Amino acid sequence: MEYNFSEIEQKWQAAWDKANAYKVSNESDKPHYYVLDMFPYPSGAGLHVGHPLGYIASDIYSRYKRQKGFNVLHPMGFDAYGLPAEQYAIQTGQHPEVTTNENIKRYISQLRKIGFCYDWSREVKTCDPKFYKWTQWAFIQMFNHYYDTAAQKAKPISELVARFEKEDPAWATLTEKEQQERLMNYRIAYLADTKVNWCPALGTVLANDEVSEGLSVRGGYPVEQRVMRQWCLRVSAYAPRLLEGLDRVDWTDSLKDTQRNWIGRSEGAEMRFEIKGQDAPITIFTTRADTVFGVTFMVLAPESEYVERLVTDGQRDEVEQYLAWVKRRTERERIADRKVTGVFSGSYAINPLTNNEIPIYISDYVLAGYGTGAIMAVPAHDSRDYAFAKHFGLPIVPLIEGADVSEQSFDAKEGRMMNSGFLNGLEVKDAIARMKEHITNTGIGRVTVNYRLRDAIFSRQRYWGEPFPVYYKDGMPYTVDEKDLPLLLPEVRDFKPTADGRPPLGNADNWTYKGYPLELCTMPGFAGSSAYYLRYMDPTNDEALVSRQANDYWQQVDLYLGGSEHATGHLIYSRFWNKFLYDLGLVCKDEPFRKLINQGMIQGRSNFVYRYIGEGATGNLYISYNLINNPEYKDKVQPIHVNVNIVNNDVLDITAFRNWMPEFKNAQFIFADGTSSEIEDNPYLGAAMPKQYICGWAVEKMSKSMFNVVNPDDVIAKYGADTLRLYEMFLGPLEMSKPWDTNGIDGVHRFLRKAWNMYETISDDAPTAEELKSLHKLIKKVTWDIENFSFNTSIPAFMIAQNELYALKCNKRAILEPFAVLLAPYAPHIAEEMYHRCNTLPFREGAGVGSSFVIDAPWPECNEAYLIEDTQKYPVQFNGKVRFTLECPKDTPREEVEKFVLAHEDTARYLAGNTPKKVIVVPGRIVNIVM
RNA sequence: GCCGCGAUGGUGGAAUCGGUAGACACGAAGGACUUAAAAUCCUUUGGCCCGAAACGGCUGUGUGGGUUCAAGUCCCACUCGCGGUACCA
Repeated sequence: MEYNFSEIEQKWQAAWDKANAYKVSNESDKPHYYVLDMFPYPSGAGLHVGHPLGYIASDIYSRYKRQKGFNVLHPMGFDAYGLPAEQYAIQTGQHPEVTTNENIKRYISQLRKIGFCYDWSREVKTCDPKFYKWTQWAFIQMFNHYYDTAAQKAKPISELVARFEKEDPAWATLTEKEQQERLMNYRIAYLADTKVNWCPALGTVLANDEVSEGLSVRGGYPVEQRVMRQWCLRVSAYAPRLLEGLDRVDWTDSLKDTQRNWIGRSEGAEMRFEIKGQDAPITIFTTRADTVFGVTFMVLAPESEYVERLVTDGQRDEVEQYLAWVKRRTERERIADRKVTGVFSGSYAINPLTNNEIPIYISDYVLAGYGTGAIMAVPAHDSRDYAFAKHFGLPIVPLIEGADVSEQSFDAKEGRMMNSGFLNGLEVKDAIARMKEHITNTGIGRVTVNYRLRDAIFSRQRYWGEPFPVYYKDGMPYTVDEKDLPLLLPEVRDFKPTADGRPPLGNADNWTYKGYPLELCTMPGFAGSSAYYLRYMDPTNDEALVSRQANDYWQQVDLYLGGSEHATGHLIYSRFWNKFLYDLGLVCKDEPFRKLINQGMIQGRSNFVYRYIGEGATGNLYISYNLINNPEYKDKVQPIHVNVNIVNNDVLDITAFRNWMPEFKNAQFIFADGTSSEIEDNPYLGAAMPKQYICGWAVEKMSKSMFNVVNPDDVIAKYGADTLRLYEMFLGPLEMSKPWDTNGIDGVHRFLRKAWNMYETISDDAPTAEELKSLHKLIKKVTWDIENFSFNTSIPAFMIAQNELYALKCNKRAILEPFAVLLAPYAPHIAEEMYHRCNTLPFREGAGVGSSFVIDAPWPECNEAYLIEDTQKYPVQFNGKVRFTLECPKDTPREEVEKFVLAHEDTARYLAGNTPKKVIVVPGRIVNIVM
């Protein structure tokens, strides 16, 4: 019986569709479970084999949960706004919506072929007005709320207005514009002049997580700092809760650590330093209050508000020159070139403890956005201050006994204090506490907590995004009435910025509301992805983002799968967004994702041919990989990427290679055997037998330019979706990054084919103990694997069980039916067909095990585990005194065990001194002692 | 620099609670079937040594120490690789 995978897969995919097997209802008596994949951005290149890794894992888990009797929500959608579609639009004039929809169509067809159990009736896409209505709606709520830090909760801005009216007599005297300006300092979505990452090549600002090493994450273009008036979200207000919430979610420690670092809580103190000759002090933030006695100068960020006040006339020219130079530098230059720069302001501060006059400098190593934008410098115990002090010849006062600061600073927070007045002799930790007490009591400062996390910049000067529901009157923003949502993205004549440099929406006709101009920026990519998981719960609701009823049923995402690259972007923003909605009483859980797993990235595995470039090279000769280190070729070959799709198990298809590109048309080879003749005479037939050219390989990023992109459609055409699914899991642990290496796929395919052959004729005979043992081992293993997301180790377990059953020639329904049920989450199509072959019941479309929706075949329980734990107890005497009970495999001869114990005197003596509860023995070695 | 993760045969990887390291698969070698090839099946496959035989010995999980009757697994120090982050005071 032939394993015709494409016939089987098409048959069942059609049957599941027809039966609506994966449609999920919000009304069910079953327990609920919500499994979510991070939805993809539909790029023009389509899916490659790396994308479905996480989807397959979540699909296995979803199917398993269904079989276990859960009502499982497992949806899919598209993060449809994004830069590539817009860049493409600028180049071609093609509307991004058109390309996006084409790409989505292609993605869906690719995903369907893999046999996922998504409820497609719940599909969302972020560029759909029915969807972005709720993105705009949430923005309006953020505009109309402020964060009450005392209550640690978002509250309506009207409450703040009422408080101002009541408590501040000046409020009533303000004009409306002045009132609005004041409220802007409190709104959760607010407009502000902020230093932003401006990317000239993309013509837009970017959030901190969209920039890496001074380059844009998308495209890798240089980014510079600019001050612009932008929409921002007050994410920083939620920093304490974002941090605290991490203790209540089931995420990996590494991801939690990444978020904790990004949020960057640090406990310290704010201190005031008086300025010589001025009334007002300046405030700094420090985590090392213990080092105040070593403060020998102070430094301001170039953008600090203090700069203007502290620059003396004598220094003004020099300072202005420096500020202009800092402003010109790009972010990239600043990172690349870390030399010490700075300028003296002319003013002096007074060290509050030593009463020394200390100079105040301005330098770009101090950041305006963190703390107060000003620092006290302790060169002896901070490497940055140290470098600065050395450069400008400033005094360095060591404060910790034994610290040698002649060559470098001593940054560690350990040791005993000296040169520090009342702190002398204290350990650093105690000194910090003591000094905090001191500054609080004397009023020099106060204990505070600082966060690194900054507000999210929410404006993008682009076309392809959600329009802000905002119009401007008298220069102040007002939100569009909720009844007028969604505010549709307008058509534009040109996707590029306007001639006078305004964002692309400036090209739209009548972009006004009630006669007032509308906002020209659009929202960033993370806007639409911040609450999409809620929309799946209730995707067609026109009255609300999600009804409270639907939210109460599904609660939150139970299992979220996606890449760790979203740790400091999407996963922060959506937690913030969710907490905001929670404050408004719209959702019942303040954390959106209960358990989160990061699947690793699938890297490419590139193949190379080696062009001979030594003496007499024609440029047409290629050396087999196994020969390139031979003396005659060593260092005389040049590796060239070759399309992995014309290489099989590292053996090049030379005909395909010659046809691949014109430059290889006349390629000649030195084959693995060291000769150049392409055929070997066949002694039997005299027929042509092609010889082997071996390619080299390397692990690289999967990309077009490396010719190492493998398309899942091709794999499915060759091996079927079930093989693809199994193989992706077989490749290695889910969380680990690994290269896509097709070399092992035959083994997995062979397993399915062999398994398939067991189902040719089904017998009703009672299973033997041996057969049951195989099955029970498998049940135990696969259950453990799925519940622990250890999918890769299930495939070998299936192979072992299958080999055992194959050897026993087992064709019994009692074994093969549960086997199919176990296999169904991994390989649903073949399992469905296997299951129906076992089943004598009348065939019902879509009602089987692969659909795992109508539970005809519940997950098998393993009640006869004794068949696996096949052990026996032996009483053993040692020296006639100490008596043990040893547990060992049933077939271990008694003499063997006793001989063993006596032969291991150390162990025996150990056992004599400790009385173990249980000792498990195998011939030759003790394997387990339970105390 | 800091934080996190990892290192096991020719390759991908297994060993789930400290208990027979190398499961399973690929590749390779040999064999059966075949006019031949493909497909399929069987055998061998970490290294070294002894041997007529082995259910024989030694060695072995990046390096060096340690804890333990027992360490791939725990502890300390280090090397290399990967990911994140970076003047965060």
